[in-house]
Amino acid sequence: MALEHAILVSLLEQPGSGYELARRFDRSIGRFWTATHQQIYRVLRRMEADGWVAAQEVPQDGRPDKKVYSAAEAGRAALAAWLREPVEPETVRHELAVKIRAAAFDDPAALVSEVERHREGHAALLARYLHGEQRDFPDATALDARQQLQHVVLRGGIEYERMTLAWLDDVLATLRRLAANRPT
Amino acid sequence: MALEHAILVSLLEQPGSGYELARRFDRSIGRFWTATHQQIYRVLRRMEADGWVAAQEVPQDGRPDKKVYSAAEAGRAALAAWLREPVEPETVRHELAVKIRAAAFDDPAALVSEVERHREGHAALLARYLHGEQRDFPDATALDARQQLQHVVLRGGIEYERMTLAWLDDVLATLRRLAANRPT
DNA sequence: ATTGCCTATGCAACTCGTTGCATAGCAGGA
DNA sequence: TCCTGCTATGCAACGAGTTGCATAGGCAAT
Repeated sequence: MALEHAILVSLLEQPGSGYELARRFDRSIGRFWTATHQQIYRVLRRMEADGWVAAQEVPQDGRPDKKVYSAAEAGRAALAAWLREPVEPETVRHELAVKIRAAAFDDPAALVSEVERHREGHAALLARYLHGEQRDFPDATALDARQQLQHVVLRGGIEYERMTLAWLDDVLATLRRLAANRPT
Repeated sequence: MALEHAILVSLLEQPGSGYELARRFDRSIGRFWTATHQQIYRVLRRMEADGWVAAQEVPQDGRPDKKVYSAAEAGRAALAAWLREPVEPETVRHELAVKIRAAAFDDPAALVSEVERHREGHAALLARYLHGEQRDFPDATALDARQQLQHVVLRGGIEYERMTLAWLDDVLATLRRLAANRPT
């Protein structure tokens, strides 16, 4: 449903092939929407059939031809219509939270290293976001509309990671406290 | 994959029928894992076949019989094994973020009411969490291990909602600033 | 009296998303 | 030289998740 729209946004920002889109979804767009190349190819074919995007074959030597897609007028209109209709609140799937509650029926100490691993991942992501912010938005007073919107989404990612790091510290303190008071 | 484990945790906390589980997933567990009754019934049947849960038919008058499930030893063991293996980082699907970036190719003002709607939803959720915290964990010094773990997960939810509210205010300010500088 | 909602389970059909594999030439390192 | 990895697309099969509908009696309100 929404993958089409994420692809449209990406193609409006910059036309590209399915492969290039897949890599963008691994990087920037993947911050708030994930997709594999399989999904992307399938949806692109459907979108082309619907006239939402236009494709142009680009022959390359030494490597396979690529189909460069760009957003068509019908796609832009579909995006505008989607913008105006309400979206449901996100459905959350937080596996780590399930594990934390599961730890009550097992040894809480067994979770510590797993939580530490997640903490490292989030710390690395925060560092990447902050670096990207420095690089792409050095002067917050000189941004056009598109950049301001990209920036506010990035700020959301940064705040999410900060919050998550603080929470994971809270979780670690709780697990360690429980492990100390439970000398198996 | 993880739905089994979420169900096991819920059944360890309290045995119940498929229907009861579905309602729990609408309430507390649904904070970090969503599931419809269809999924739950299907998975419960599989788990029963695998010996992870045991079912007992409970006849009721005036309404259909129910099957009350409880976690079996094999289920508890499977949960313990799962606790010890790493989970992948969550895959994020943030539709609102896609919309915000899409607003660059349309009228930013068209998004304001949608963002306000989301803001209200998150504010209501935060209020519910804070109320639940008051009710379930009034004295933070007198909690057993299970309650402490439930509480730390709830604190994560509270912090997430607080962060989201602050970010949505940031988004609204950005959208309004852009709308003001773009007198169509 | 009818309408609508609640308990309780389930089938069937569908879409969404993932995984494994295949092709095919080129570049770089062990 | 072989192995790995990159570009570029795609098929096939599967598993996860959603939606619509069905049954079936009870309760409460209009």
